[in-house]
Amino acid sequence: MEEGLSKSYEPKEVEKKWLAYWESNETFKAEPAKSGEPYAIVIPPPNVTGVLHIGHALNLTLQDVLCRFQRQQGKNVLWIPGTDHAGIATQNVVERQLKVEGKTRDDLGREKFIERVWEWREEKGGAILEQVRRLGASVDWSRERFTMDEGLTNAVREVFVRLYNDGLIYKGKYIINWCNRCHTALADDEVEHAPHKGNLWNIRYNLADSDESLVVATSRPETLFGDMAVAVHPDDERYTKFIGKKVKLPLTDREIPIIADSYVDMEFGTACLKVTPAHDMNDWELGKRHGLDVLQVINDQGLMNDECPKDYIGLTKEACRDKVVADLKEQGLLVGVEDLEHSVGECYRCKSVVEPHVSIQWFVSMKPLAEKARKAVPAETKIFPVQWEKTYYNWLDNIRDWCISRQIWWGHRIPAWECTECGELIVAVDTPTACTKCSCSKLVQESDVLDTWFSSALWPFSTLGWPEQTEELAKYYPTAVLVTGFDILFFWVARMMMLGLHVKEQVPFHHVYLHALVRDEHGKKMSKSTGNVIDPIEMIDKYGTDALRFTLTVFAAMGRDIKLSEKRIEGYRFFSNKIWNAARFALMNLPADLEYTEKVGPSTLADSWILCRLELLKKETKEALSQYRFNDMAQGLYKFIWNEFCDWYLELIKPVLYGEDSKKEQTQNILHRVLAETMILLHPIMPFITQEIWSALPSIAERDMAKLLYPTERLIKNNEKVCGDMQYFQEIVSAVRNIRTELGIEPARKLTAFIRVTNKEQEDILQENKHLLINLARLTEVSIGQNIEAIKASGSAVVQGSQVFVPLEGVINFDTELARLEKDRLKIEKEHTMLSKKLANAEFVTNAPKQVVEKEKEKVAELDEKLNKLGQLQTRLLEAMQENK
RNA sequence: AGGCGUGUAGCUCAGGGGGAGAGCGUUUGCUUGACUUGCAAAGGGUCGGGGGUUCAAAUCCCUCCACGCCUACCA
Repeated sequence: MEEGLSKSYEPKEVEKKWLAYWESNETFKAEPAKSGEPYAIVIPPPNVTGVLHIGHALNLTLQDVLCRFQRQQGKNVLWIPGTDHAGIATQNVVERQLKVEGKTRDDLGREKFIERVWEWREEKGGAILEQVRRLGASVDWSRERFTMDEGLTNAVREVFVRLYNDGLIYKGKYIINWCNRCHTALADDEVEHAPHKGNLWNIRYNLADSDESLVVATSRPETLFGDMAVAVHPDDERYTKFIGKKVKLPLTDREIPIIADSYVDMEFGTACLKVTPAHDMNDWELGKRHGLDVLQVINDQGLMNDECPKDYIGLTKEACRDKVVADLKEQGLLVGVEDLEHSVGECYRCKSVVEPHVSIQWFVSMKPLAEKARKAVPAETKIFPVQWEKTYYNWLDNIRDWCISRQIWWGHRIPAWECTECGELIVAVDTPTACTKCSCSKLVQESDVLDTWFSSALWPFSTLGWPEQTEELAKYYPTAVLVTGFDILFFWVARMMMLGLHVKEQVPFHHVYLHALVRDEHGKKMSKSTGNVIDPIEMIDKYGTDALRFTLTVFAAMGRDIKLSEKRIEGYRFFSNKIWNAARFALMNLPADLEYTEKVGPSTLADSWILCRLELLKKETKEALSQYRFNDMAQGLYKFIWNEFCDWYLELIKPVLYGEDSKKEQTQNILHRVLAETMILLHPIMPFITQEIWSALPSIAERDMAKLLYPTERLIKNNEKVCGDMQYFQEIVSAVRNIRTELGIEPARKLTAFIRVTNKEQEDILQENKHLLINLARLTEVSIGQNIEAIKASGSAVVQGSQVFVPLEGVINFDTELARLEKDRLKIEKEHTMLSKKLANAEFVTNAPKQVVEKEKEKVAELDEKLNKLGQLQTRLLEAMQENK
């Protein structure tokens, strides 16, 4: 660093260096035995198969901002990293690999296949963690977990057995969503609905004992063979006479009853509904209500089974549909066909059409668990932003039992065994050796595995060592906050709440922060197929991690999606560079042997002012983060650094730093303080650049920024006066700059200014900072006083009552200047009229709070004065024009 | 169909009962001893339409229009 910082910020080497530093020093290793209020976050475990996408980047950045900030607050922070085994997704990856070798999983057999998945996971799985690392996530790598590691597997078994013994897990025949391709059951929320174009066929069902008939409308004629009834609405007068009679099922000899149920929509189709309990969710419910049998006609491969007439057996459901339609037509039973656009369930993994399917599955009874989870919000767990509470309640209130078994191989195998001798079902944590009932050893384990979300639901306590009573568990559970996308509020968050409350009898986290989805710049969801993904690693390579992190943070406003484009990230790279150069400037002007001390106070208005602003920034940053207002935090820092520290403060102190004034040492001290503390405030969002700058600062005791505490708050004397004075000064500078550019005065031209101030205070401010005014407004000389004579041929302005004159004898364009003043005057006049009207309104004066009325009065007086003075300036200008003619 | 949400400058958005804001973009000017990834200045908005509450509405309420998401889905 001795040779100074490079001219522009080069993130690559800096990031590499500090990542290595933090890792080798184990900076982020949590120590449960140490003091400090616990603050724990568990990472939403990304899939082992995954690559980091921009949504992860947002998710991780926000968590990291919180963790780094909370360490600064003196909390004992633990952030646990890990990955999810992602049942179907991972199995698919390995199956695809096998396919290349011309094999299927059945060729290998279950055991070998699972070995193969583990091999894959050791080799290639978890590459995402390396990407998490590059994002700068301050996780405790020594505590990395995987949802299938030994400890978590124990936890899964333990919870399963407990729930079973509590009567909350049962095995049952049920209609579930079945994916023919993945060969597994899917939970309701693993099914995505998409609009499909189809047909609505009207089919005539003849009555068994008369010549009358009913016309039934269906979009799935192939399920006809499974029909167990025809339903009509009880109030539908067209059909009441048929209720209780029977119809002959077309293409078969079977007779089925006509039943009445108010589920039937009298407006839709023919208002006659064929009821197929085995192949439709609603029909299943309907069938249960009316005691209908369940007849499956499609098997789990999507083929027609032997319950169908023999011509149809073995056909695919699609081929069967065609044949049924053709045969009905031939028999004259097809009344009509209409186009129908309806939504059809698709597998969220492979997008194939989901088939409702009856089978034996394992379920968790949700009602008792949901009740507790509902009550805990918001009393014990608060959701941010609060509007998601409603969605959460709504889901819990309408919850259905959770189908947790999956017919795949990769996952936690259900800890249940059946005795082939006596049929006894044994559910146990440890693999049983003998039947508990008949003592034989012929036990066969349940072949299904658990839904991936089952293990995820235990994540907050299983990662802390449960069921062992670890000190981590004692210290960090319940965790502080869960940060995740709202899209998995049901999949994951609600289930963690339920299981946490049931198993640990405590909520898993005190806060839930649901962040937005990252979309592309047009608001579209990013997806590989659309080709609009922004790859975070590519962005890191191009612009640096800090720029990416800052962008994500500044856009993370509550309750709105983020529309992101590369241009924005590039824009915040400019911010990195600005910070870098500000620091570079500071370091060039701070002696390497500077003895920094807290005791040095401000010596100039600029010093006092920047300290005031810094105090405000500290307060606002803390306040923003306590409410998860990440964007406010980031924006506050941006404005302070760019618009206050760089644009004004650094410019204001240049003369002091370049000179040999007695104030120089004081100012250097203040500069050091402001820069150092600003870096600490920014560090949670931009850890790398701040750390690099920090380590270059003179007189620094602790090199590792991540170990620093938040700067203490200081009381600044007269802070309102200081800010007011500074604002006055800034407005004067701006007024002169404005005159120069608006009148098109060439930059080389030397200008002087005369300022007629209204009082001693204004005079003092300007006198004390006269040389700064000359510098910033690019003047050669300025005269300040309460009795300054007006100068006619000049550009002029009114600032808080002070009149500014910039003499422009010979170069002034009177018309331009006159127009400029007029524009200003009109604006003020408009405001003045509005305010006067308001004050003339008696109701306003009596009803509005006193302070408001007072404020308005003051304002109108100010405007009055300004109007007056602007008028004077115009008059003088007109006089000068006359004289010049 | 129900629920939630959004509509503010050309774009992306913040704000939210009493003076319309930011960033980017645009225009103009600038080798001002950190930064052209920069500096200075400017232009730009009946805060979606209508109605109501209020002394006062971009902000609260109602309604309409447009858009988005979620949940449930009609055979």
